[in-house]
Amino acid sequence: MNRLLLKWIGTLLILIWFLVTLWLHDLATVTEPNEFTFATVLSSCTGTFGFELGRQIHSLIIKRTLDTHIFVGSSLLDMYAKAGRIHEAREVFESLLERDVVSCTAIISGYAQLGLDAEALELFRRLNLEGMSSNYVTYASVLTALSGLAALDLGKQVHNHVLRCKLPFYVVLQNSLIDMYSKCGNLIYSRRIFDNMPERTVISWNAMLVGYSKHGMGREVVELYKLMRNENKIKPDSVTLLGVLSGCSHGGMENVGLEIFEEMVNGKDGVKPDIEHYGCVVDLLGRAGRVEEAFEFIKKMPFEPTAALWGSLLGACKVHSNIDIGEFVGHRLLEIEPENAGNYVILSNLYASTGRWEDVRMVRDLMLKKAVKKEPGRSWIEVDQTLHSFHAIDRSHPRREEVFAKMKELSIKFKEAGYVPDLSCVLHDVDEEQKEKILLGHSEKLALTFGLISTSERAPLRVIKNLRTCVDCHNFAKFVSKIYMREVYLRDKNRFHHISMGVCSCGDYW
DNA sequence: GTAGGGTTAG
Repeated sequence: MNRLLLKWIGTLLILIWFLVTLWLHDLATVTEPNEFTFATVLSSCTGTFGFELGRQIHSLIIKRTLDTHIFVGSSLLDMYAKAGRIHEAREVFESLLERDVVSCTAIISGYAQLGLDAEALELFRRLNLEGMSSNYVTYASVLTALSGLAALDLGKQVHNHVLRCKLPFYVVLQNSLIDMYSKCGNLIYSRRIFDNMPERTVISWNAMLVGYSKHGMGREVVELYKLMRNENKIKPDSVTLLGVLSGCSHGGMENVGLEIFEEMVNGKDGVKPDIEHYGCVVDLLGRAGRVEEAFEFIKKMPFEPTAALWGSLLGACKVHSNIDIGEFVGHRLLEIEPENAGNYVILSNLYASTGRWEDVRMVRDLMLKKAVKKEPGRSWIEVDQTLHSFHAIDRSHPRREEVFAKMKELSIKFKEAGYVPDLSCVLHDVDEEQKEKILLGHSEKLALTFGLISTSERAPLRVIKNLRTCVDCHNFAKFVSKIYMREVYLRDKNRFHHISMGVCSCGDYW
């Protein structure tokens, strides 16, 4: 309710401001608003309502044939990109009569911010060939795309390049480099950059804290946060506390996390907790096995629980096999977020783990009835600066025959060492043998296997998955690390799993 | 960021 009100007020303010700007320009020039006026106004058209306004302005611009001006063009395409209308943004970009570094950066960052990282990278390459120039903003956007792809080698290339060019606003680039290295699984590099920064912003601290958090390094998160408080130069913000709290949760520091939250409530950190911080507490309690407490906590919160928040409690119910609360929460989730396939999967797995096969079938039927589409699972691995992407039961990779042959070998070898396929990870109604086949075809297993046959012995394997990884693949990765003496870095949708000698940094809770 | 593009986010 409040949010809606705020949105309306925001739109109203933009409108008023637009009119005032027009009026002021009329006074100043005694003629019409010029292209700069439109550019300024367009850049404030964000959010749903802003987008509608932006579209109105677009048609106004077309009527006045002002859209040929580069400033208007870049703000226009940025407005579309920020509204998630990347095709419209691209259309505007392609129709520009001239291009400069800002308009090129705007379209690249548009793709990157929507998570279309491969498209962003490809466009950057193409525009480079066509002779575009780049500056620090361009590289920051490219680094965002590389972080998303976990393209470590390419990221290093960009790093070398920006060092050679001695670009201005290096702190911004260093922030993106910290983030890039951490998302590519190389925290040592992140920390090295962080330690050598002559100056830091709150984003530098946040990027480093979030890096530790995603890697499950709770102690480092708390230590770094203490350092930040002791230095007392940069004030923590809402993102800082999110990083710290989720870091405590991922890193097994439940009690420290709860203390810090308590301090937030008492106003010590100068950041008031909002719904997402409450979400972290649910996660903290859930992880510690305090599922009932987490449930009570949600009931007493000063916020309406979001789907993400229920989802986190459902995850805890699954791990700690709390069927009573899990069932309640699961059905609640299916009500408020019926389109999210993940919810059906976790609820079904919860039923499966307690042997309630009738209910498993019920959930699966519900899923079919509502025609919920599961985002196809995809994993990739970087070998020799090339990203190799795999879909489940992939038949498209040029070395697929080798991959499948190796997979068969691994399956036999791992079973001898104690690997038991977790068939509850398969939702399809097929026989056991078929289930095992589906399970072995999971994309992260294909990527891991490809990594094993295409990298040198003992080289670490860095695999990225677009969804949350399943219990069985997690287990499979443990066997890879143990039997082949490989460090495995598995980055899933939420966080990192650093698996070494059969033990994962996540402590099997994710 | 000086009329347009940027870095952190359960």
